[in-house]
Amino acid sequence: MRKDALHNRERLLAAARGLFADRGLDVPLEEIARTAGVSIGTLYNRFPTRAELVEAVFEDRVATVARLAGRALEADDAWEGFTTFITAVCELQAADLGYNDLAVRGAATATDPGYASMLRIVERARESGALRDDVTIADMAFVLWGVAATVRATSRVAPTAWRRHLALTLDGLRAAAAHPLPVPPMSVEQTRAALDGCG
Amino acid sequence: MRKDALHNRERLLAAARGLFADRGLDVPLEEIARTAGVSIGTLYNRFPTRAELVEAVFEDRVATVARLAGRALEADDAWEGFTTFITAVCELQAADLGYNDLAVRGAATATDPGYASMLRIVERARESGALRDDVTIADMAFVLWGVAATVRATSRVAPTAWRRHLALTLDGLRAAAAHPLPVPPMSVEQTRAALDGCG
DNA sequence: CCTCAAGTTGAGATCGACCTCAACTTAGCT
DNA sequence: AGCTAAGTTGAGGTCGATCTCAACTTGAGG
Repeated sequence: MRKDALHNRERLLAAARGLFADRGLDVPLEEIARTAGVSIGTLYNRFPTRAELVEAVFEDRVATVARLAGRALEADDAWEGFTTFITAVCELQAADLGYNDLAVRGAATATDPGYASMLRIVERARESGALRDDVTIADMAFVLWGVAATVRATSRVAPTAWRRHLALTLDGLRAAAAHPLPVPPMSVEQTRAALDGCG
Repeated sequence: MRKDALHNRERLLAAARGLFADRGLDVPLEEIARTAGVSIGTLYNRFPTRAELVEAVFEDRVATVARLAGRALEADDAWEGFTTFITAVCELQAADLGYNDLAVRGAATATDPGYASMLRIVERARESGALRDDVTIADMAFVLWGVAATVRATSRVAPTAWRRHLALTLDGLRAAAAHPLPVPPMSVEQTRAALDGCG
């Protein structure tokens, strides 16, 4: 790859990162190219589809989430590990509307590598007795979808309101709060289908 | 209004009702006209803007919600009144993707007439001691946004999953579950801005 | 300095949705 | 039956976004 091509690639990624963060994943490609100071043709050269651009922009988040998950498992208190992990993921969502879109729409790909560690975080919190024992990892999708929706609705107007939503939600996940649930958890297939079904 | 005009109006409303319910508020107007067996020009005659069509389609929901609210206030148990009201509103959301969109995007208009009764339902549940005393009516938006997001993600794949999400959320609203919240509730202006900000 | 593969460019084709309006049709009155 | 205001029609203009490609420019090896 020629050095000017690499340079343009970086400029495009930087522009996309910024615009995605501010306005979500639906920013016009023309605008990304313009912001990067590059023609639309070049954008298509580097990233033939929007999905490839999105993937390149958010590549690093996978590692970030893995690191957060690692930290959560090291926490002394299982419940604290659980909540700080969920909170951290929500912080990522709140700081970047693009990541928020991604978490809602194409979460299957985005969360796949973190799935195993997330499972362990949930198991550990449940075994500690702090997390209610009738929830499964599939229920975490509710938390993320819910907070993501609040972030989208409030980010311009009450940028920390989602923390309140999250706190209320987490209180509902404590073992002490448990009341019988009306329907069984989603199956793995259902969760997967829901996650990439709405992209 | 001439009788054929009225007839076409009904056909358009019926078509819109069906398509909105299945696919949300963004269905192309052309498709609604086609489904109604009427030309696009006629649709624009009857409903100059999409918003007017949407309003006409969902006009009845206002009364429905008011009726549900009335029933909630008559319930012997304040907590039960509260939960059955919220559940009923979520059922409306789950049964109709268009109403779901409306609840998320233009909720300001949609919920305005029900606001007063909703306030009373919340107050009553709080005073009864069942609803935690650090939540306000503004927090109800979190519940509705959250469940709406789950409905959208799962409606095709796990159509009752939202009931589980709602149950978990309601458990977090019980007085017994209360743990300190990190940020104050949204102000009335913030809530209003958030509600019609994302339309 | 020359060459050419690699890379860039941007005008324009394409697409789907929105919206208009002049020509046509018809309900309903007398 | 005839008139007219009310209503319908759909081809076509507009708009914003996606995507292509033939002509041009440039980095880098010889």
